[in-house]
Amino acid sequence: MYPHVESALEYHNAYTLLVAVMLSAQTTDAAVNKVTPELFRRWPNPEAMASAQPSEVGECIRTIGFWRAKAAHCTEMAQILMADYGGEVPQTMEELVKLPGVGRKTANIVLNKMFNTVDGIAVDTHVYRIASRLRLTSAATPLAAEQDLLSLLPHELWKDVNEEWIHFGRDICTARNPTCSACPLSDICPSCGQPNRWFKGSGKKSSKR
DNA sequence: ATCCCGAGGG
DNA sequence: CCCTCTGGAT
Repeated sequence: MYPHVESALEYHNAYTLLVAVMLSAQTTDAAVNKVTPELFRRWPNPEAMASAQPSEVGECIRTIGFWRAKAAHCTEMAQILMADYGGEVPQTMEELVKLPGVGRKTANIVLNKMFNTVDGIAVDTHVYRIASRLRLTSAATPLAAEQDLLSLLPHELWKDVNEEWIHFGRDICTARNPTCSACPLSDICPSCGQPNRWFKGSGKKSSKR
């Protein structure tokens, strides 16, 4: 039937959230949650992780995708946190995206959940797909799609877009064979045979301004 | 076979 | 813009 297992990422603080989200790239939360208890037990903070061997970290997370690169990200990130931020997680987009393995999506999640800063939208594969199908964007990159969504959606919705659209994307608007028959937006969705009501005429451009 | 709550590098 | 990194689930 349906994988209605609400497996959210498990974390205890800003650091473990940052690591958990970084590990979750192209990997399910359930898979990440399977390795993080042991990972955080052995290296609970940046100080411990900064002196860990990437090979040891790699063994610990070997069941998740991209484990080799992510293990290197873990240790390098911790070394930067120790060297530049006193072992704390920085609280700005500019600083976060400089950390290895951390892009805008990860940074937006951390800023939003830990630091209550909402000046972006975390655009992952689900958000990107849904925005594209609804023709809210025709952007070719997540960054450009984020700009379109920021200009289209009121600020009070930004913080909920990622979580809510992900559920929608996982349950209904799936990557393949979306369940349009069960979709509450099917009567307004351009990808379900409905006219594009946001950008009339040219159905192919909208990301410019 | 194809996708998963991406990021880095070319 | 493209490709690669990666294993598990479906």
